Amino acid sequence: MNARTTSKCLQCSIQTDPGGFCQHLTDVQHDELTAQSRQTSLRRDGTISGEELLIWPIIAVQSGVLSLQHLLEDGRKTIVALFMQGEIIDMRGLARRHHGHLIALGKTTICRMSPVGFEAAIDNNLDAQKVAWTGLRNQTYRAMDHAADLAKKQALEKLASFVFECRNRQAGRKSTNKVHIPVRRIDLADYLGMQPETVSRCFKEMQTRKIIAFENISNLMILDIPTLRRIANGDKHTEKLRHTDKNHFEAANS
Amino acid sequence: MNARTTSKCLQCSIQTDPGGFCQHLTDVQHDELTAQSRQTSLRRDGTISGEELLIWPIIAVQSGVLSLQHLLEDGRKTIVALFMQGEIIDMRGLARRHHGHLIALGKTTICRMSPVGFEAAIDNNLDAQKVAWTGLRNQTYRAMDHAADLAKKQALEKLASFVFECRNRQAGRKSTNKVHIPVRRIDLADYLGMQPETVSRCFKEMQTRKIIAFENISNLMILDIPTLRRIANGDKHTEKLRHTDKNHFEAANS
DNA sequence: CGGCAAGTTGAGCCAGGTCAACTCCGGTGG
DNA sequence: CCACCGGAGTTGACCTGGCTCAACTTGCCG
Repeated sequence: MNARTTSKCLQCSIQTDPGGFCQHLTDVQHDELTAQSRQTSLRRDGTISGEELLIWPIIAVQSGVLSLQHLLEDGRKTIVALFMQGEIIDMRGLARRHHGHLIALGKTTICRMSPVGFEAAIDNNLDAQKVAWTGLRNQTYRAMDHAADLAKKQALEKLASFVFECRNRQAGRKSTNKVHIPVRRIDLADYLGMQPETVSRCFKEMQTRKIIAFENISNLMILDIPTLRRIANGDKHTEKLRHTDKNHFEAANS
Repeated sequence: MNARTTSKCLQCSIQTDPGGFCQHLTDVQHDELTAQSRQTSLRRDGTISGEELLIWPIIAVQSGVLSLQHLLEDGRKTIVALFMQGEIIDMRGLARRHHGHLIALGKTTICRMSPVGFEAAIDNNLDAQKVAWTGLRNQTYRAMDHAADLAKKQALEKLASFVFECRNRQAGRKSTNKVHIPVRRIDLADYLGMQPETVSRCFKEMQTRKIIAFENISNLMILDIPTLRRIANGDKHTEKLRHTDKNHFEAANS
């Protein structure tokens, strides 16, 4: 019985989800990596300390949401990035220069991978290497897209973008209208560089305009995808319109 | 005479700068990659079209500054990332889904690398592979740091951060007080998500407060590194102070 | 069922966006 | 060599989106 069928990996999403990193390892590689890895779980606000990161700089998210947070000296908090199920975070070299912290935004299970084991697996397995490379590249793109959102978009536009980001990232990639928001409003505000009050107001506006509808606090339904898309893409014209009737729009300011 | 001494690579920074990617290739690998690559130069606003990116998605910046720009539907422009000398941009997979464009911010020389050649070199050369991996990881970190700047920082703080970013990235990594700003004010504004007017005002405030001094439009000198650092890190207390005398501060609002 | 944190709503204010006028500077042609 | 031009940068005056602060509501958990 090899590690692939070992209990601690049996239900791990890195192993079972399509495209998961561990799927691409041979049994031997998987055994070796598993032997050098540790699974843990974190509750909300659980933090991975800098010292831990020096020893275990590579972390795979099995479930839940991890955030990379950045604290300004006067206490302002920013969530720089969100890491979700299946993602591998490579913090090698980051820990020493960066004043960011990995913090769980809810119950989260992670697998700390040994850098040596990870490196060994990657060096000898082109397939796994490509998966890891693509994963990292996606993180880069995501960070850049996020930067684009933050730079010039208005609050409503950022929120619309975020809804699509959640839709794209959610596990069952089915193009459904239902979107799960995996973070609290407060965290969402810190991620989008705005205030929780503003998040609330913008969500409300989208509801009033019948663009989205909330099933409950963390699950919504997109009612009008084209409009939401236009808002997310910064089409000021659309944004200035108020939905008054199914086929009748009028400029809000006139 | 192999490609390493071929004229077109002789002066290339990817080859000559310390840590440059091509240094880590064997002569044979370098020959093969060179044979499949094309050097070009761009002038300001020179754009690499989407079709070109599909064929040549991997680009090394030999000199100058390339920007990744994102256009909102109503014309607002954001510079999502800056790529400088020595960086390798891997746009594989990005071109089709992303509405971003690579645009030169001045005279820029680039080397379009064949993805096949690049991949081959990386697959068979652990050393080069690690250099590429580290480069990509740095881009990720940089994008995340940038996102942190954009999210919660005020204009003055963003600008202070940017000065340090330039200092860290500039070629001779010597910790000098002189910093070269490699982009125009307008581009700087688009990168930091603010207006050129605001950039101007904030630079002026820093000058008035004797924190920096401009030698000319694109070269400045940091006069007070600790204060600039505190501003960049979002220390509101420092920021609210006005420098009235070397040893005498007073709150601006009182 | 009480207590606390998260979320929402309202009122007022300010950092920075917007618009317009002006200056500066490098390039170009006569 | 100078006059001219156009784009970049700067300055000033004004305005607004979203931050702030405070009060209130909701919902979760013991």
